[in-house]
Amino acid sequence: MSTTSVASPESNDVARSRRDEILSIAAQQFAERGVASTTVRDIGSAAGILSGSLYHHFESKEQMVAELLLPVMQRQVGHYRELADGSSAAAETLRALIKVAVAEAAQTPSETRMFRNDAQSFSEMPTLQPVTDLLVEAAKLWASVIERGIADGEFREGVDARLVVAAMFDAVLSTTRWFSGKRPQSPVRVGDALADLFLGGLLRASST
Amino acid sequence: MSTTSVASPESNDVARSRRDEILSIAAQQFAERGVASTTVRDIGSAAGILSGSLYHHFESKEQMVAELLLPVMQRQVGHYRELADGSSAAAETLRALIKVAVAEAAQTPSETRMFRNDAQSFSEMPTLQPVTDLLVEAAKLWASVIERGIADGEFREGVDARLVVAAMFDAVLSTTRWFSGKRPQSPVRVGDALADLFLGGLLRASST
Amino acid sequence: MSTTSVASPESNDVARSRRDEILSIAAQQFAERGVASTTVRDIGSAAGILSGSLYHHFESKEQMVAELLLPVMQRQVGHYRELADGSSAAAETLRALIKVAVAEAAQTPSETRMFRNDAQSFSEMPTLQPVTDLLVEAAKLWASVIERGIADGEFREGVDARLVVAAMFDAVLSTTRWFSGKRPQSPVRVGDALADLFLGGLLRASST
Amino acid sequence: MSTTSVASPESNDVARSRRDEILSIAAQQFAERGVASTTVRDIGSAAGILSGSLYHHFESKEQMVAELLLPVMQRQVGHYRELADGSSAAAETLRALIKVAVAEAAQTPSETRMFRNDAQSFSEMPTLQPVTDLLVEAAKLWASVIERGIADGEFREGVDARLVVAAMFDAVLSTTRWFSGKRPQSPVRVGDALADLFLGGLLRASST
DNA sequence: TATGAATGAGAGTTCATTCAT
DNA sequence: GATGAATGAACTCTCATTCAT
Repeated sequence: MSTTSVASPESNDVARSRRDEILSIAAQQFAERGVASTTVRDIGSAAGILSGSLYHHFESKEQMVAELLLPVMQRQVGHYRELADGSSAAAETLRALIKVAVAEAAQTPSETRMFRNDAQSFSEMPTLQPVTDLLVEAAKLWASVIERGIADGEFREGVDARLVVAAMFDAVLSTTRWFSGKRPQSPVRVGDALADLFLGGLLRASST
Repeated sequence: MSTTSVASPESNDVARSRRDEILSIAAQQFAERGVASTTVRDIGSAAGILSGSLYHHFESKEQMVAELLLPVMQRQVGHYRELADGSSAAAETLRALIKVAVAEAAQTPSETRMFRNDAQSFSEMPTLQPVTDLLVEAAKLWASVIERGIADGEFREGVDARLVVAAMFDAVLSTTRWFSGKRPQSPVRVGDALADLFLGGLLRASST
Repeated sequence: MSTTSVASPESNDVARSRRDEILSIAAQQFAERGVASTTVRDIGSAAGILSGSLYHHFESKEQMVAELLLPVMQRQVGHYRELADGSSAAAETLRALIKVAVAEAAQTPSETRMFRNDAQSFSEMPTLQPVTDLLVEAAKLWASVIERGIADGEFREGVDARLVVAAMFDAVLSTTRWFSGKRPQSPVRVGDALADLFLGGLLRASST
Repeated sequence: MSTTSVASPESNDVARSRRDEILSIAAQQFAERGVASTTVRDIGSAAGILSGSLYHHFESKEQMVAELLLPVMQRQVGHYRELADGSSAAAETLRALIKVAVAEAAQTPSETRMFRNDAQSFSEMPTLQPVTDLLVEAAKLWASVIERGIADGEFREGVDARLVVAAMFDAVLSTTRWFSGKRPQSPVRVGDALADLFLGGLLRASST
């Protein structure tokens, strides 16, 4: 049941099933109000349906969340694995990681906001264990790249890899705010700006 | 139980009232589960009291939140104003901002986690308007410092001040995780690490 | 259970909806215990339902009250307007007013008891403003008839119209007690008796 | 305990005890909001005291009600007994009953409003049984006078004594509204107006 | 597929009352 | 006499979920 449907926004070609449609509507609601504060009534009425009818499509509210987040996270970790396994220099790899992460955030803004705001409560939703596992793996992959950079002498010594990864993740998860609103920015530029910031810092290559 | 929790910054040594004690217990619960998911019954039983009895001390759950967050934010913005008004170089000022923010986060970890996780829902709590206003002011103060740095040629050109501030805020609000747990880290070191990261980046000044 | 209760005047024979059924059950409870003292649990269990399920049909307890009283009052004021606008002699008109009021009271005994007992608290229920407005209009219509009677020399001079109207309203609202119990009386007779009393008084007309 | 304190407003001479003071404050609250809707907190804060402190003076909220209403009703029934036992003509007696009832209502407006609005709920307050008994006796005394008047040929035949008594009581209990406000009226005049109305009716005696 | 009625647990809050100080 | 903290029950209302139709 969970494998047949993929609600991610990129399935845009032709026959988006009603199920997927509902799922993406739910994602928006979850993103706006938070998972806990979004009621099935909210979702139902946004989808033009009664809340009880949602249960013909999904087993539970929690399952909707899982079904939204798992594929997104799977794809992301897939990218990270490939990049982290590559042989490029650490700085180059890290820049690629940041850019792909921002690109994914831009493509799945609702899910990204859910990660940002609701990850804390995932531990209380057993169904989300696989998602949490992937989140942990993602963090490890990023950290390994940074540690490699330090070992290679590419990055400064004394850098705390875990702290840096946390800062980067937080930053990436918050980029969704730049992709909508009055002056939406290009994901590519935001990704570059973030990579520049974390790699080179604010200061001029003072080196002057 | 009462001596280990320090939540309201203004509480001086002498006679921590029962009220303050309950408040700091509530802060912990809010931090752990999120404001919306923390029930007054949770707070009551953590305080060894019936939920109804909370209303002897507080008018509502929302008021507890406001009473927790407002003084914390007020003090923080107070610091930011002073620093932003100073005449130091932008980089130096920014470093000071980051360090004081991290120090405050370390001193009020529960409230900081509430800011991190629940700020999204503040708009639905009318009582929290003043808090939201202060948050906005804080962001503006930080941004002004960055803009000054760019204008002065201290910081790289092309930097998006708002994006950078958002990244910094996110990073600061997430530092609480380092101050507890198995290997608690020193707020000073974490502050320095963060300042180094955002000012100098990961790369070796190698630029050499 | 459903066939014995007739509360909402507009209910015609065919398909009394569950909603109307619940409403008339609520009316009975409100009449017996007073609105404030009737709990939604009372209503629910009288209707063979859980209290929470009431909210599938109604937005709030207050809305139930409004939905009960407004149509009753609207119909009554409709009658009063017609009668007051008529060209009959004041005494005749007043007799008609009293009789129709008593007839309505007999048809909607629960709602009438609610008016008698709970009108005082209507001011605290914003939803009931329209009902209150109609009550005021009703009193004015009755008073205008009495004033006309005085002006025409039909009624005694020196009569305080407002005081008399208040007495009549009180009397009418209390007639419900005669329509049930061991020896239920005919609304027509009660209406006549009341009209006789207020128009002719207790004394034998002859007495002079 | 109940015999030592008399809270009725006429005890104005010198040392109104705190107890009596509180009692009369409670009476006002009860009159304004109804007994059920008046909280002990309301009473306390109107008396400048904490709600818990009320229990140093009274055993319960219900006891306060009883202590307010019983003496008022006792005195009233005392008057009614005397008048009903007298040898005056029925009409004269009835006029006296109405006038004394209105006078009492004017002297104890809060208690009178309580009778008007809360009598329905007395059955649920065991302590008020004596009050209810007196109410019943009062009604019987009035009815006996009316029946005598009919028997004597003084009053119209066919009059329903109980219905008339009910109408009179309702009217009397509602007179409190005329004794306060912008243009307070004299109790004597209101009593006369009511007696005129019920004895002579609205129509000109001339009608012949 | 959807509706509409209902469940049952639990939410925040209120309130009469108690009692140590 | 009064305070202030607490109780315990009850309140209105919400919500995820179920199920006959």
